[in-house]
Amino acid sequence: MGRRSDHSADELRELLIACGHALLAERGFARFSAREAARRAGYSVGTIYNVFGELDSYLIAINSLTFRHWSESLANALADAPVERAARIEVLVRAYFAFADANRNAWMAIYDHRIDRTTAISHQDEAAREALTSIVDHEVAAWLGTGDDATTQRLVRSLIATVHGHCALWLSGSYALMREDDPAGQALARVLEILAAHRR
Amino acid sequence: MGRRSDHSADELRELLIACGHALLAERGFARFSAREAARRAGYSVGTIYNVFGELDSYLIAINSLTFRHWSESLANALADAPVERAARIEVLVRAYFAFADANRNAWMAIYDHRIDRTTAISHQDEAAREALTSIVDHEVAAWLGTGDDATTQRLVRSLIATVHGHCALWLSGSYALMREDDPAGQALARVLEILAAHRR
DNA sequence: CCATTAAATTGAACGTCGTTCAATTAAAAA
DNA sequence: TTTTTAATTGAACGACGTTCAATTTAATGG
Repeated sequence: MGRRSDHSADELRELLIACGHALLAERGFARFSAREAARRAGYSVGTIYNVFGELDSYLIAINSLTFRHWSESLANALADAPVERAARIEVLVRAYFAFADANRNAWMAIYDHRIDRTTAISHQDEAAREALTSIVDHEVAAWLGTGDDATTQRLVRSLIATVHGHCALWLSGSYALMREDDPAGQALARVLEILAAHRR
Repeated sequence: MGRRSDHSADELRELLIACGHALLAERGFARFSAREAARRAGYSVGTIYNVFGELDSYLIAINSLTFRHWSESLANALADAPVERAARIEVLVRAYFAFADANRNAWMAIYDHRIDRTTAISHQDEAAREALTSIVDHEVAAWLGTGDDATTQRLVRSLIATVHGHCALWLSGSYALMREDDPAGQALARVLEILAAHRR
């Protein structure tokens, strides 16, 4: 034992999330193991249940970390992007795919983990998930020249679903089976067609 | 034992698939158990490995049955649909969502099961999966007034990905979290916008 | 009809998993 | 220093996927 003074409660929580995230990225959701994650953190299984209560909460915390990395990745890409609007939309879609591609297991795990509606999601984690949407909100609102209103947000969700569909089928191998070699390009083309229909 | 003369090899195969499909629909992918499926068929675990070789092959067979039901469902909906093209596209998208909604666990399991690229997929099963695409191919080609050529097929895959994204986020609960109550309507709107951009 | 061969079916065995919780250990308080 | 509080452990349980020697049934040959 003896780790008790090595980490504060918060540190321990973050350590477990970091180790779990690394394991998830390495093995994928189907072969993830809480036991192994705890082992790598230098603790035993029970500690995970002490800290997170139930396994679902642990997985939510891990996936929320992926969301944070993802948002960060999109924000960085946009920071370096040109000011021209269509170009920024392209940067956004490409960055979306690039992150998913570079973090396949972690990205897919977000959708592999089905959350029971009874399982609570912390404020911070909810915010981490919504940050991504608001990045897109902002960019699309700028493109449309409208405010960031309810109508725009509804369209944004639909655009995200559009891109998500291409990305998910691609990484799951289904799209490959359909012999498409530029799914990001296809997603982008659809997004631009949709946006054109909504301009003005 | 004693079941040996109750079923031929083919009958046994189909019995196991039927029981497995029912169990999958009932429990969902995460809580599916080959042991339990065999139990319900009146056989023991080993039989599944005799018949299918590996668990992945069994799951592929089960999911292919879902694909067959799904295609059937779409074909039936189209058979009753009006001849007007836009109306038929709507019927198609709505039927897509309706099937997924009515068979949530089975539908999601199609995408939950990640197939190793080494795992072989039988001709029949492959055909069952492609049948769905060709139904959409046919309808979209009719809408566009083009032939069922390579360009159309590429667009069709992209349209399927678009609808898939809406449906997947909806059923996984992500879209609900985003407070959209008519995801099928949104998907349909996007499909029509995309098709309009591609019309002549 | 019986003896032999071939094939199908079983289920115990193994390692791993999620989950629980009494026992243990360390830190904090008295 | 002793007592109290809190954190950490890991054995125990049932279930899982997977394997495979043993068993049971069907098919074959005389």
